Amino acid sequence: MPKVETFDRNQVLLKATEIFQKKGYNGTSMQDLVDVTNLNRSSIYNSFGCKLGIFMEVLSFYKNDIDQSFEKELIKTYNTADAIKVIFEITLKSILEDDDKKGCLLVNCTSEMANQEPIVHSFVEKNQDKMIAMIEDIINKGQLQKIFNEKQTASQYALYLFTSLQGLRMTGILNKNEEELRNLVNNILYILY
Amino acid sequence: MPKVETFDRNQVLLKATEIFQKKGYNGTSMQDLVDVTNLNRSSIYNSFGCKLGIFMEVLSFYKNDIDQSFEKELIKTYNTADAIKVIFEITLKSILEDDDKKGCLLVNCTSEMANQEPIVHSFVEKNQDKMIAMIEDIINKGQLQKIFNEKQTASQYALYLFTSLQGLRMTGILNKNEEELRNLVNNILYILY
DNA sequence: ATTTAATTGAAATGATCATTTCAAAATTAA
DNA sequence: TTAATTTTGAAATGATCATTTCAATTAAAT
Repeated sequence: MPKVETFDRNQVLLKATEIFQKKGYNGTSMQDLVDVTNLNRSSIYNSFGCKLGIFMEVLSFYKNDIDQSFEKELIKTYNTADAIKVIFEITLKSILEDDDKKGCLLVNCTSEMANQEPIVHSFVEKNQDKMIAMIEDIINKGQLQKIFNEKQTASQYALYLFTSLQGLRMTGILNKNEEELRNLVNNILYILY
Repeated sequence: MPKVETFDRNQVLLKATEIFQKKGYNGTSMQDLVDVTNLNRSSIYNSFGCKLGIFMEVLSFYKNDIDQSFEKELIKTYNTADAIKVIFEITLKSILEDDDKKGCLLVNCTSEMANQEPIVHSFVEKNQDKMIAMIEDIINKGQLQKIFNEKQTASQYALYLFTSLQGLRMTGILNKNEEELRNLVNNILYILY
């Protein structure tokens, strides 16, 4: 019976994520992927189909990674104010660790490919909707608890915060000044109280 | 004596801008540029040097266009509150007109190339600094006139507003709902009053 | 041990990439 | 008109692109 997949799929996806995040989709060649994954060219095609195939798996992998880190930190939070802060804290940490200015893969591919590849378009659109819905839930709870004001609906605040997160990721590509970025986050959250 | 340049350089740069904005730097080929500019391949190399050469001219062209539309609208404004609103209004208009979800060339190339091409890195960095300085000037005047509060320095508000602009451009790629985006802008500006 | 089917390596495919080359055509000042 | 010089067209360059091919190798199940 068949030989089974020997390589560590997660390890391969991690390496592929790094190179796609660094060079972008169009800037990354199959040769780049062969080099960084230490996988045979045939094995890549065998396991992922085509370049867009491995990219879509990378997108899911990257998104799951973010979801997990959110989940892990959010269950530790005692109130909704902390929950929102944690989301920005994770983003800030990710920015400060991003030494080679790669930026966020989801933001990058939204700007590079959303208008070119329908499958990427629907992926990032769905992902954005989920993210906004998650924030809206938190705001909703916070408003019920009178922690956040009700001048705007939870939905409106969610769009505002999601937009701020994307802005933060863009600004954070070139600006790694922690003090400035922390103050920026405080200013973003000011409207909620 | 020499034959002079016959083609309309601005027209060529406009066409080149459109294709770079739509497909990105790595997604645009010299053949694409030949096709959209109706210029000979040799003429492109003769006039712009190389692909990165024409791209850098496109960046300047695009940036000048934005600067001019800002200048044109800003001289009409009577107070600093309007000045800030005008900046967001121009951005909003640009988003709503962007039917094919190209996004902003400066945002796109920050995410695609700032970490790969030093010359692009320094261009967008300088451009960001100037934009933030311009916003800071407006905030400064507004604070002196007691139109904006002084809970944060003009510099801190400028970074916040610039980040919000970038976030708005990212959100505006997939979300073209004018009502939602207008409310979003109002929320962004809330902190100033 | 033999069968079975996937993995692997390495080479080949043919398209497309950015860039160069160069002779012919075009244009302008003298 | 002639001389000067650039634009133009079209082909060639050689590298790199994504993808395919296929024989050899590998590993599990019988």
